[in-house]
Amino acid sequence: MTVVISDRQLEIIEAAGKILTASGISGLTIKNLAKEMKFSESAIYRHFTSKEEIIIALLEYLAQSMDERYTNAIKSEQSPEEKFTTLFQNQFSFFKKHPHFVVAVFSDGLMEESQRINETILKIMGVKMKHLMPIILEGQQKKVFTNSITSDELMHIVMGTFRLQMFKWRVANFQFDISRNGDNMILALLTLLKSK
Amino acid sequence: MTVVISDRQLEIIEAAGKILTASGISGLTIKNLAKEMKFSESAIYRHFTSKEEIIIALLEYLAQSMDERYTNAIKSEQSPEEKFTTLFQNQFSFFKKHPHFVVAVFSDGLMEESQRINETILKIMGVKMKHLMPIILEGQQKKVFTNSITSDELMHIVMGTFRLQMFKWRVANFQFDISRNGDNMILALLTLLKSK
DNA sequence: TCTTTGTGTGTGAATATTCACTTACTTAAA
DNA sequence: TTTAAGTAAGTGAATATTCACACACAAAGA
Repeated sequence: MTVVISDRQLEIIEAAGKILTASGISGLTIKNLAKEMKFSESAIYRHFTSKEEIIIALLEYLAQSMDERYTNAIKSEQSPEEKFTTLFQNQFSFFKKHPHFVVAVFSDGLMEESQRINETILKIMGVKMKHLMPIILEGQQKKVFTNSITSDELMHIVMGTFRLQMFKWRVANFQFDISRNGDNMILALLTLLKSK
Repeated sequence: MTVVISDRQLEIIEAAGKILTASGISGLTIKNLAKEMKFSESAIYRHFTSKEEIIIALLEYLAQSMDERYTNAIKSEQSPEEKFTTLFQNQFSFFKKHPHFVVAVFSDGLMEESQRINETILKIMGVKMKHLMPIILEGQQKKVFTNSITSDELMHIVMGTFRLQMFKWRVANFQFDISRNGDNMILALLTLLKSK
């Protein structure tokens, strides 16, 4: 599963991320990428065959590192509430460090460009859900999360709440502290989810 | 507040919507717009000074008609739960009839293009919240909605859940019945919001 | 009742700019 | 001497916008 990537390719991916943060999808051109890398446009094509490949590499890289982070963050001895909190805090602190990925993942401008990009973005959502679902199920089983609605519905509500938080952060140009706001969101969600 | 719009301008706005549905933001070019209108590209500029103005007119038109719809739909004798349900069913059936507006409102590709477009999209979100907030407050006051979290937090969760629903619908290319899925979502949300 | 003048709405061609990508070349290290 | 990694200078296609011009129609003056 793990895709091998050269050092140079990683540099380009990071440059792409930097551009995304600064000027969004529309700013992500080969020209800007070359400028950021401090070499010519044609040099980009020594490392990637097309722009689409760059975007996909970026997204794959994100999916992979997210998966690893989640796996390492969550300890099996934790309670469902703790796992839930850990998962989100982990994600908030990750995006705080790499705000450009917010633009990448939550941008539908990107999704239009190609079917493959579309699928890769959905894959990232899938990674998150893959880690979240067992937590919700365990919580419901142990009756610390409500069983009044299905786990899928719970998942939907949680994911939607999270995504909107990211959206607001992005619209606000990353000006507020996402960790702090995120903690509030986690608390509110947990309060609501707690079994009645 | 009401912006006056000519018949021709309205036709163009509708053509723009049609294109959005069929081919998304990237398909919304003056060329395609002219083709859809069955006249030349330059003729477009007889009715709008720029492409930006067309998009803004489209969004303003949407905001306006949404506001009217909400105002008419919600009756003061209804219970908070009924109002809540009415509001969302109203919105789902609207988007079912005009799927292209989903692309317009939930597209950040669009938001990047200009600050004014950005603001107009946020304004649409604001219209929704303007009608939703009193319902939530009333529900909390009457203790049919939970008071364990703040009304702002409730609002956030509800809006996020709704937006994700729209996102999924769009990604699925409007293939499933948004009214039916929406009803489930409303029920799940209401169950969760109900006072403990 | 002609004729002039103005206006709204269309056309086709041309504009400058941007885009992703290509080709032919150089350079330097292995 | 082969090869990886860079560059300069292009390509064609697409973009929004502007230009001079044309046609239909209406009001107003002769």
